[in-house]
Amino acid sequence: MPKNKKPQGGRAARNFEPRYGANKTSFHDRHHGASSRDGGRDERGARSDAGDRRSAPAAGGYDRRPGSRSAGHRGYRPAEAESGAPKQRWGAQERAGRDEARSIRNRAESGRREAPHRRDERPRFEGGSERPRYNDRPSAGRRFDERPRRDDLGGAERPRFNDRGADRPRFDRDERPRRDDRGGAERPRFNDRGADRPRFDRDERPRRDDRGGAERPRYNDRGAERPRYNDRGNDRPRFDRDERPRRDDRGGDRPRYNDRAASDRPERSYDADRARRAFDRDRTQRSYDAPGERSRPSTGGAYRTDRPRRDERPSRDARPGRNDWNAKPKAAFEPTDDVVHERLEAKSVAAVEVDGVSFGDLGLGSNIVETLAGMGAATPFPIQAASIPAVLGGRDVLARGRTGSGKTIAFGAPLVERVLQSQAGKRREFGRSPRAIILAPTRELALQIDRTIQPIARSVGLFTTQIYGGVPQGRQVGALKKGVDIVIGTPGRVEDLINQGKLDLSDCRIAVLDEADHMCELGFVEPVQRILRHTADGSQKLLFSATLDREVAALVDEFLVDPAVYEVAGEDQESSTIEHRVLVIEHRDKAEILTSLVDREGKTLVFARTRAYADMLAEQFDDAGIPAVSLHGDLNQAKRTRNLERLTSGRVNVLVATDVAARGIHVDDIDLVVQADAPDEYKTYLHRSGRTGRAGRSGRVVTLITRQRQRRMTELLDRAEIDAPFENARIDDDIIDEITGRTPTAEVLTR
DNA sequence: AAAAAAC
Repeated sequence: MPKNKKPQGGRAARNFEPRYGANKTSFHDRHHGASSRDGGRDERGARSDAGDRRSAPAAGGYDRRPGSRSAGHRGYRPAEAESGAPKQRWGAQERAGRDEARSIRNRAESGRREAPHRRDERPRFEGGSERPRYNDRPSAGRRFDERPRRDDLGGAERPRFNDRGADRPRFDRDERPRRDDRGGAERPRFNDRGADRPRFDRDERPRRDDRGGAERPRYNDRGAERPRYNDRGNDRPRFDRDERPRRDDRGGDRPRYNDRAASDRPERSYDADRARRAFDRDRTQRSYDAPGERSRPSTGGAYRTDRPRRDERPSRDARPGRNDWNAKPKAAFEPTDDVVHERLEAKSVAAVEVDGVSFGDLGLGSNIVETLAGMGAATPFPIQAASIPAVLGGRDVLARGRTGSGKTIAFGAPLVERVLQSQAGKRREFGRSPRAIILAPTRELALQIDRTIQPIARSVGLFTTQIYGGVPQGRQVGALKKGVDIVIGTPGRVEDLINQGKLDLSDCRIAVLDEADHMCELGFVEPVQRILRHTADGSQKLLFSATLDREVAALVDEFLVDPAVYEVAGEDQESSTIEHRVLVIEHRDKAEILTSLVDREGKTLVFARTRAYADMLAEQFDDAGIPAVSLHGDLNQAKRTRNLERLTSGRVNVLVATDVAARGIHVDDIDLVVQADAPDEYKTYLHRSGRTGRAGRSGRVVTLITRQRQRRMTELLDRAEIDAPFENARIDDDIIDEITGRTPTAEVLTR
């Protein structure tokens, strides 16, 4: 099954590593004679040259040398690598030809996965074939079936997305070729609206006023007509700290998250009578409780008849804005960085109602039920029990279930069942177009969803494929050509393939948005809308998120008909398994406190606000002897996947990530989440902290802030409905040991 | 000023 990644692949690949060491040696021998390299490089040198490039501890012997990790590693110190051998690895002559050779090689190699070792130190390939033979290359963390097939390498001439010159190792800052040497220099980078804008070379960047603001838009500023990110409406004044009334003054006009009528509202009740009022409340323009007589499957498109057609509906101006569903007066001082949307009203499902219900009772077929059991899902979680029958019934569904509550299966299993039913009696044709699509905000999440759904789909003979960016598209297109039933992907590549005519969604009857509220944020929502418009008329839509609120209104408005809205009852902090704390620290202590926080036994996920800081922290932890990797959008996809896998597999215990890892990513037993930078949005807080305490396990979240941020943090926690103690902390404080579990007091805290 | 998503 070359078209899909299998989790086992990684393990299999790792198992080959010892054998690889032998291969590598023979490779070296083959080429040694032709090498003009210093003849003093003996067998051991060659082996460490190869082995050090991999991080596998099992690889040949180098791990016995303390202090030397791998040459590709930030903590690597060459002095310890070779006894007495000169550091110089390239003769002057070789270096002269190196750059030229490299650019040729880059063009040839950029279509396939990046070789794990640094190009400029790699044993020379120039003499022989341009690339090592299959199985001859170092295979750190590589899954064989993930590698593009040979015939897919046609795309080789084209540099990979997000890959700014394959020869630029991210961490080897010192060895990075100067900018002008990089072959890729003339190609503008993604997200770079000015080819001449280097990322790191701050000093070389023209001063702000020199840049001629007129022709080059500022970051995130795409012209006046386009609202700024997070700024929904030009009429809304910008957040002005000074003008903002004190917190206690605000209560009246701005509802808290989860608060439908501020303080005068009675405790939220989950009575059945409220349940059905889902979307129609206070909103007369469109009624979602119109009789659900949409007969979608048979009369594709007919569902639009039970709602006013676009031109019959009140004009845009007459309707409340997208964020004004309930026509609540907007507070003039609302911070622009954390818009609080109304929470959707939903029918809630209590855990007790679900007791004793099986997946089979909910309407799933026996193959699927068995597969779920094999995956460890023996009985349905509440959110699954609620949404599975609704999805099987063909309804549009909005579902909110907190992080780690089993949302993927909640939409995945019934989706497979439904696709299966729609195919019943038909043969699987070659080249059939997909019947269902699942969209996720990040590639890692798309991959993870596929890992969950693929086994379910395969158990009934259906095929899935991932369509996401950062990797060559050849294999994805190949899979689509053969015929795929369920597509799982990220918006960019999906839309790209649609536009190229390589992905046809016209037969796609089910569309799922995972992390739906995030997918509705500015910048994300437009491609998502365009993609959804390509699906079959009247296709069923499923929107899932842990923080599902009215931010999804734009999509609901256009695409959903009489949706069923579900949430799980009693999902408050008391029932949560996550313990939250805020450490108020001095800024100068931050680095050291962070290091001591991650210096512990269990898996720790650290969130940083920027990519650069994430890297910096990972490096800092490494230097302190705590193996750490980073995960953010500046890494190429191979490294992203690999670094996440290193945490999953337990090869490292510390991952420093940007918010790319905030949502959806499931890694077993992360028991501490550290927020090196506090999030700006309460939703981000909820999602980040949701990386721990999954499926009922316990977890802790520690957020570091400075004194100045206390008030903002209080407000944020308020919106997230989380109570967390604020504690002053200094370096070597007992509190830190308490959190990391280094002292017996920790037992008291874990209860 | 920041993350993410295409080639």
